[in-house]
Amino acid sequence: MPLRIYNTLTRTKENFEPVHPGKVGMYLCGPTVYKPAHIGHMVGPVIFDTVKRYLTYSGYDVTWIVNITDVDDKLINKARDLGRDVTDLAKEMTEDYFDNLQLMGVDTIDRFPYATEHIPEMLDMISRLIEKGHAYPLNGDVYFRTESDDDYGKLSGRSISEVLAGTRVEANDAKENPADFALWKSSKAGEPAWDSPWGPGRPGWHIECSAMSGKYLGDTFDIHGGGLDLLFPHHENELAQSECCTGKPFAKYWLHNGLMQASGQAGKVGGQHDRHGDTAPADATADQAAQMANKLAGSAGAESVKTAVFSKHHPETVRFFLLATHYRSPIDFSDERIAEVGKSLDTLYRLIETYERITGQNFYDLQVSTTRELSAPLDGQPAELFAELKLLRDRYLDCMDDDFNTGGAVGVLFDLRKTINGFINSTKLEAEGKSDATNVTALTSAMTLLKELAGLLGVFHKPIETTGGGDNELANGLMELLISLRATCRKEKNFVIADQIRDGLTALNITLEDRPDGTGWRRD
RNA sequence: GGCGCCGUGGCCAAGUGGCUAAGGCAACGGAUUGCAAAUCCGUCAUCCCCGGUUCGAAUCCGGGCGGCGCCUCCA
Repeated sequence: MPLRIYNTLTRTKENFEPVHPGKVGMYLCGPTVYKPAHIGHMVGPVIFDTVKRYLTYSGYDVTWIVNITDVDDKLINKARDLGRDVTDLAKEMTEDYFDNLQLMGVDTIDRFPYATEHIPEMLDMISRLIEKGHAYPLNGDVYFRTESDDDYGKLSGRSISEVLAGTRVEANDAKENPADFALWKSSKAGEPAWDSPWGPGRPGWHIECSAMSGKYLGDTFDIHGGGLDLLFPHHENELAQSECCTGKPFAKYWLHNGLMQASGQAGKVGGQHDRHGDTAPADATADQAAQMANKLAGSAGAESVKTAVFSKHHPETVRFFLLATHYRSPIDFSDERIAEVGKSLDTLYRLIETYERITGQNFYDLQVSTTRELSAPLDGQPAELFAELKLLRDRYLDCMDDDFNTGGAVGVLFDLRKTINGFINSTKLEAEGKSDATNVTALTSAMTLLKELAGLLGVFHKPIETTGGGDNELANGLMELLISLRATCRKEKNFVIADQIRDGLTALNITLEDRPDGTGWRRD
């Protein structure tokens, strides 16, 4: 099954064929670094990190670029409000962004170009647009001439007149057409400014992405990603200015992820949407509230992801939570939901522990294939087990081939867990241990497959610190003592004392597990 | 008003023309256990409503009801 991708540009799923055989260029619109990242900022990176992992696994040489917007109105205003230097603030927030990406396991981005380091490229682009009649200077600003672009609106599916119909009338605007947008903005005193042929100023919102994607990926590249909220106007304008400038197609596939929402966080308010209207002021307020009800902004989820999310949930759980739903669907931020996903993940961690106990091997040391071509043949013994493994791998890859259906793939992971646990149960591997070489080898193959497939989602690359035994010698020593005391009690059928020990530990969020080969414990 | 998305078991969520409608959480029954924990086995949905197309629809078309996004430099 060939890889198929839903392309916003054509509104259909298409077979994926890169511009240059074997190579893929990918661009994702990054953050404006003016405040700490919230969980919504992590959605795109996690999704496209997974996309890159899968493309790489499928044999492509992928280059992935994410820009850092370090000059922008929001940033300038924020710095002014805080009485801080723009550059300092941007630097601090960029570090915060990088920290969070690292925690989320997003480590496949090849380059983070900064807007402020690409002003010459932007100026060059603007000049070329003016030369071609696609842009015009106006009082120190430069605007893109939307009417000069016959294709304008093809990405978001709206015509210029439709755009205008939904736009508030900007009374004092001297632009040729209200739909024209700024490529260059003249700066006021005290604002960051760069010299330009049109006077000191700074770039418009969209031009940086056009300039930087072109510089690092070429005029025409494969995949352009971003949140659905950027479809219009940002991506539409980016596309227009790039294609008008180069005369070539811009991105071949446009991927848009659904947005994180906050149902139940802000409370719902009834009311109809009516932007045109004749509604009374009182209704307008209710209308606004209704529109805000599901926004992440203003909800608990909009707080810094570090304080609001990572304080309660392991980043790997959060990543799994984001990938359990298809990337084009909206997803509700909910602590309960994330915790639920955490429980399901725990069953996989327990399987990993069981494997390590049986074999004495470290799961995270297992060597997995990094490409589909080299994935293990899965033709060992027992044959029934391997036939099942093959089936599961095919199902998993079919899901991923179908527009990166990570939700379906996650389901296969749990089926794989069930298959492996069933195998361990039926062969009594826990009790037999290493003595059964064939079954241990088979188990290792199965676990290697689990690691390979989970790895494509960016999880199970390294151990997480919170499960399993203790983190210090004292705790381990005490637990050893209690477990051996309890073992003695059980041997002497003194179940009252034995259960007193176990119940007491339960109250301390420590769970005991009596297994065939002894008693284990974990903190919940 | 324009453009677009969605409505699958108690909750979350795959599946978008045809094998028994994935999987997770919760619940219930059984195996196992001294009892538990963990694990395994089993139970739990005619897919918002109406109509149409088709040999056959959760899946396509029309209508209705309900939820939501963008058109505001929110990722």
